[in-house]
Amino acid sequence: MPLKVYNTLTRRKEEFIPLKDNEVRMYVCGVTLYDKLHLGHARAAVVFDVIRRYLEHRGFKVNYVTNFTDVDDKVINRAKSLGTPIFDLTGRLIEEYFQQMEPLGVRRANDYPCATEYIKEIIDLIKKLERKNLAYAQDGDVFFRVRGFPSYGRLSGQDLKELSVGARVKVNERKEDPLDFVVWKKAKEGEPFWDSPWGKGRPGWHIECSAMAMNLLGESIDIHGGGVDLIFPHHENEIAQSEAASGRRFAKYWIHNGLVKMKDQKMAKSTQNVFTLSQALQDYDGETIRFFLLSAHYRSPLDYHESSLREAKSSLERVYNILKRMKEITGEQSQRTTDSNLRFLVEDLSSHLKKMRTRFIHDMDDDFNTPAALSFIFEAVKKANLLLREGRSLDGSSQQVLLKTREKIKNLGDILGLFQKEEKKRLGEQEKKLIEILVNIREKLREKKDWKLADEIRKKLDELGIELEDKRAETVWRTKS
RNA sequence: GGCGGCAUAGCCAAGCGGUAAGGCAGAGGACUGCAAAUCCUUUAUCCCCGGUUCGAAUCCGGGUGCCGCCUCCA
Repeated sequence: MPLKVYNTLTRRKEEFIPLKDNEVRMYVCGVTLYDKLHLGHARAAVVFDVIRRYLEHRGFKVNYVTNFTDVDDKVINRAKSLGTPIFDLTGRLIEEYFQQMEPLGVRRANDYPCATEYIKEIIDLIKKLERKNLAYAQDGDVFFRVRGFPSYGRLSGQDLKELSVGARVKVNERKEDPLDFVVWKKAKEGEPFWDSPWGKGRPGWHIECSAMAMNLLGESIDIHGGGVDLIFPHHENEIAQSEAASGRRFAKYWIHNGLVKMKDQKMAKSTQNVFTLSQALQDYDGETIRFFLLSAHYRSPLDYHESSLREAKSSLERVYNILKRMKEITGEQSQRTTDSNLRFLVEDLSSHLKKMRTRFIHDMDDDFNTPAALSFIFEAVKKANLLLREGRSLDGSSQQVLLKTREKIKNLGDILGLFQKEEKKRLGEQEKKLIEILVNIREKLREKKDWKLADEIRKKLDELGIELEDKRAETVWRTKS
C-alpha cells in the first residue's frame, strides 16, 4: 500500500514518491512575528509535525524547514506601535513560539530561518529574476512581472483574466500591470532597510520563502506546506518567483491544512476572532490541545467551541486510564481460564491487537487520516476495558495480550505525538508505607461504617494527588497524573 | 463576479459503491455505604430533488445553505 497525499496542485491524492531516494525535503510557511499565536498556528505546527513524524516512521529521511517572517509591514507597524525596536519584538515572539509549541509536542524542525538572515540570498534571487526580464525596478521598488510567467494561477486555479485585482486594495500605479507584485520594497523614513542594487529597502512579501527554501533545501523540493489561506497569493507567488528563477519545478507536493474556525468564522488575527495558544495552555495541557487538533482530518475546517478542549481532555483521559490499568494487572495470575466469555474477550482483543498496526498505517497512508487512526485505537481501549472488567481472574497469556495492547497504543501514539506522558513521579518507600497505613486505617473505619472519617481521608489524599478506589474486597490506591 | 472546499445523531468527527467507525455530552441500568473508575443499553429519512446501479452517505445532474481565497493571515 503506497502512501497517498493530497496535492493542492493537482487537486487529487497522489502516491507519495520523493524526488530523491527516500529523502524528503519539506518546507512549511511559518508565522509572521507580530502578535500572539493562536490555535490556528498551533494546528499548522501540529499537523506538519505529525506529517513529518509519520514520514520518518515510514522510513523517509526528512529535512524539515519552517521559517519566521521577521520583517514586513505588520511587524514594522507593530513594533512602532509598541515603541520597541523591531528585533526586540521578533526576538520575544520567537521565544514565545518555542515555549508554547514545546508542550504541544511539536518537535523541533531542522531549521528555523528568519527572513532577515537571508537578505543576500533574496537579493541574488531578485537579480536573477531581473536578468531574466521577469522583474523590473521602479523607483526603488522591484516588481515581479506576472505575465512573464505563463502558468501563473495554476496552484490556486485562478484565471489571470478573472482576477479582480484592485477590487479591494488600490493598485500601485507604479506597476506595469496590476497583477505584478513586489519583491523588493523601498524603505520609507524610519523603516528598517538593507542596501541593495535598487537602493535601501527590504524584501517583498513572498520572496523570503522562495529564497530560504531554495537555499536550504534546493531548487526543487518535495513538500511545501502551510494553511489553505496561503494558497493565494503567497504560494502562487512563491511558485512564480522560484520557478521563473530556477527553471525547475519548485515543489512536487503542495500540502495545505484547513483553518480553525470559531463561531463559524475562521480564526484570524485580522478578524479579532482568536483564541490564543497561551489562553488554551493556561487551562489545558499541551497534549489535550494536540489531541483536539488531530481530532479532525488535517484538511477539514476544525471548529473550536468552548467545550472542545474539555471534550478532548475527557477522551485523552480515557486512554491514560486504560494505560494505567493495563500496567497494574501484572503479577497475580490465575490458573488458565476456561470461562468462555472471558476467552472470547481475550480472543477479541488479541485479534484486534494483531490488526492495529496495519490499520494504523492504512489510515495514515490515506492522506494522514488521524481521526480514523485514532478511532481504531479507541476500539482497542474499549476491548481492553471489557477484559479488564473481569478483574483478577486473568491467566498469564491474557495478561500478555493486555500488556502488548498497552505497548501498541503507546507505540502508535508516539507517531502522533500522543499518549507518551510519563508515569507520574515515583514515590519513595517511606511515602508508600505511610499511604498504606492510612489506607489500612481507613479500611477499619469503613468496617465500622465510619463513612465520614473514611471519606475525609479519601478526600484529603485525593487533594494530594492520591486516588483511592474501593473495590469489593479491598481498596487500591494510585497517584494521579 | 471568479476560484476552491464543505454539508453525516445534541455536539465533534470517520466513511470514497455493499447497507452508518470513534469520541464527547445526556438518559436509563450494573457495580458502590457514598464516590471515583469501568461496563452495558440508548438516540441518524447521511441538506433537498432527480438520475445511474441489483445496490449510493458514497457516482452523475440540478438546487439550497455554509466556509475559505481573490488584501496581511497557519
